[in-house]
Formats: sequence, structure tokens, C-alpha cells
Amino acid sequence: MFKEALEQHYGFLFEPPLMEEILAYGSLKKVAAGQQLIEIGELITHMPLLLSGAIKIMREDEKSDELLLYFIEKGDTCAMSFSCCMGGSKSDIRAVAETDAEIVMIPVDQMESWMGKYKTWQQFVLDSYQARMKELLQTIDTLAFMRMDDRLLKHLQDKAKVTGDDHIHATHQEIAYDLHTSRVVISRLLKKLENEGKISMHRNDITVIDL
Amino acid sequence: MFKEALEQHYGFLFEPPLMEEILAYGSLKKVAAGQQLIEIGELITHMPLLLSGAIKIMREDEKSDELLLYFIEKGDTCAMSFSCCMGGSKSDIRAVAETDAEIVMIPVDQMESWMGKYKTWQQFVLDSYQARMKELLQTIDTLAFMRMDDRLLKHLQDKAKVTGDDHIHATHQEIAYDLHTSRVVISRLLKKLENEGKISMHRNDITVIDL
DNA sequence: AACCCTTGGTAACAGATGTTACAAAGCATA
DNA sequence: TATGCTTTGTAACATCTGTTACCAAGGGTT
Repeated sequence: MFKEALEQHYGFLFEPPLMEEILAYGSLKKVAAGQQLIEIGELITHMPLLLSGAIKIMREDEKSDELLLYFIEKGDTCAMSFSCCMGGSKSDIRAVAETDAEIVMIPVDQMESWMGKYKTWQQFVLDSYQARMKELLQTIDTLAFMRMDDRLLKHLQDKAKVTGDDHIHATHQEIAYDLHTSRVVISRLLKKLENEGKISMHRNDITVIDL
Repeated sequence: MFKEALEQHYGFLFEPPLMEEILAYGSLKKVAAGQQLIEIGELITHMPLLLSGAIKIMREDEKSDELLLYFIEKGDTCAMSFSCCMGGSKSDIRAVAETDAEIVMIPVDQMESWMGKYKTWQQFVLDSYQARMKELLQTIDTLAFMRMDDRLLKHLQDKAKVTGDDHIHATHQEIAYDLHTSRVVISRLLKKLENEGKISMHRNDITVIDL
């Protein structure tokens, strides 16, 4: 059962009858780091409520070029999946578990009635949209206004934050995919960050010093 | 009065009693092209429903670097202003009239009760969030995956579309601000687009051929 | 040890974009 | 016409980012 974890992260948000319904209709899903949760173009039938771990949300274009949009953490949901559910439309993004994670999956049927029935649910959905909108604006800021070295450092800091670990276990190639650049560029800039004393590097392990 | 225009663009969306309320509480605002509607950091007290014209939504960083996010057209609203209203938070964006425009301004007090009272209003707000989210994803795609020449052509096409005129009256400098680059770069790329037969240029006037 | 595969380091180069500087063209007004 | 301001064209250069190629280091297996 996931009653305790749900209480802990969502109890202060939702009124008791809504909590009962979530417990009744939601199902717990445990995923391992690296596992894909949603693929682009997929039909969404459930909305996720994150209990633990972190999910990374990726965008991809026709040429399969990738870009990390943002991370979702415990207490968050993916507002885009809500709109997809309600509109019966396809997903615009890919969701991949960044760490092991526990998620409560809410089937779409319930959500519709909850929007009318529970003020706290309505507020939660609106707040989620608002939060995700801010994340997207942040992403736009980094793309439009920052150069790759700063984007890289920010990425490492963000990653350290959501995993709760200042040691990052990733190859240069994996980081390059997230930032939509090439491995050589990442290697070059990581070396620069190391020389500036902001990180230290070992094989498959980057330690973020400047958090 | 703005009853006819409202009926035309929103009549099929909203139930009659809600239309009555909009007529009762909304106020018509006419703005001229170039006029600023919302500034970053400003407190939002009204939500706009666009009847005619187009609004451009801009983002700015600490160094006053600008970037055009997207245009809003008739039948649209700014979902971000909704969340700002409801949360009592400050605006993250700047809104500037791209053309002369007519807007119905809805005071925040009404919106709250409408969310519970009218299913069509609730749906409208959710749809607006969804639409704006898609616009932001589009913006991210152009920033992450396109080069400046394609971004420029897309910008000219978008601009021609929202103004309903394939003649664009803007200086190279103004375009450069929208795309967050320099005037020299825009002049260079416009010349290239002209050589490729996609546009033709005169002082203060670019004609988009490849629409 | 010998071998292989993955990962990281680096050079050399190409291309895109940003910067500075200056000239020329267009337009308005005295 | 003469003057001045705005707008555009262009060169020359700097910098950032992407690409290709190759080697070396690390770690596992036989």
C-alpha cells in the first residue's frame, strides 16, 4: 500500500474524501532508473502522481534530436499528461525515470468527475499547469540566453539536486544527448569546468563542487 | 458594445448565462499597435479575451535581453495571466499589441466563481493552458533544433499570418530584438533569403513570398 | 598477459553566429 | 539643395559550437 507516502506528499493538498478516492482508484507503479514511462505520440490513459524519485521529461524532433525539458520530483505531476488525458490527444513528450521512482497512476475516468467535485483537485491541476509553464519558461531562458558552458553546469547542478547526490553517474555522451550537443563539446567544457574548480571528474563520475 | 464580436468568437464556446456575465462584468479595451499591455513583474488583475488583432508575448532576462515567445490571436486568451490572477503572483512575461486590437478584460473576482459555476469556462481555461503549453514547446523546438536562417523565415511567416498581411513593416533591428540576435545577423540572413527568392525587401517592408 | 570494448582527451578544421566599424541609401525637414 | 537622422549593406574579425579523426586510459574477460 502507498497510503503513508501519499499522505506525506499530498495529504496537505487534498481533502480527505479525495484522498480516499485516490487510494481506491489509483494504482502504485514502481519503476527502475532508466525505464521509459511515456513515449511521444502515445495515448495517455493515466495521470501520474510522483511519490518518490525523479522523472525526466524529454522533447524530440523529426530527426530524433533530443532535448531535456525538465525534471519532475515527488509531490509533482505532469500537467501535460492531464491535458492529454482530458483531450484524448497524444503525448508531446517522452518521460523517463531518472532514478528509481514510485508513482500513483490515476485513471482518466476519475479525473473528469474530480474536477467538478473537489476544489482541491481543481486547484492542484491548475497549479501543476502553472508550475510546468514556469519550467518551460526556464528551459527557454537557458536555450535563448545562456551559452553551453553555463547550460552544462546548470544541468549538472539540477541533476545533483533531483538525485540528492553530488556525484553524477553519467557518460559524456549521455549528457550530450540531454543538452542536444555532441560528446566532444561536453568533454571539452567539462575539462574547462574542472580547471575552474567547479567540478571534479573520474570515469563515469562527475562530482559537482559548485552547488 | 462588444456583444456581436464576443458572440462571433466565443459564442460557440460559452453557455448563454456565462456570455451574459461576461457582457456584464467584462470591459472592452481598444489598444493601438505597439502599445504595451502587461509588463514583467506587474500584478495581473484582469484576464484578456482577444476579440480582434494580435498580441505578442515576450520574455526578458536580467540583462534586458528579449525573446519573442509567441503570438496570441482572436479567440485566444493568455493562460498565464489566468494563473497569475488566481495565484496573485507577478507576470513572467511582457505583452505588447502587435496590431491594433480589441480585448475584453475580465476582472479576477468573477473568474474564481466561474470556475465552479460554468463547465465551459473551466474547459476554456484548461484548453488555454494546453494551447499555450504547445506554443512554448514550439518555441523550444525552434530554439533548440533550428538555425537562425530558418528561425527568421518562420518568424516572418508567423508575423504575416497573425497580421493577415504578407508585407511586414519592421526594421531589421526590431526583428533582431524578437529573435534575440543582432541587426547585422538579420540583415545578412535577410539578404540570403532574398537571394533564395523566399522574400523581397524594401526599406521598412519585407514581402514574404514563401508563405 | 593479451584482447576487447567503452569511455574520455585532444587536435585540427568547418561553419554559424556575434561584434565592430564604416559607408551608402532612403527619407524627412529646414 | 543642404542637412541630419534612420535604416541597410558589407567587410573583417572573434568566438562559440559542431565534426572528424585518432589515440589513450580504464575496466572487464579469456
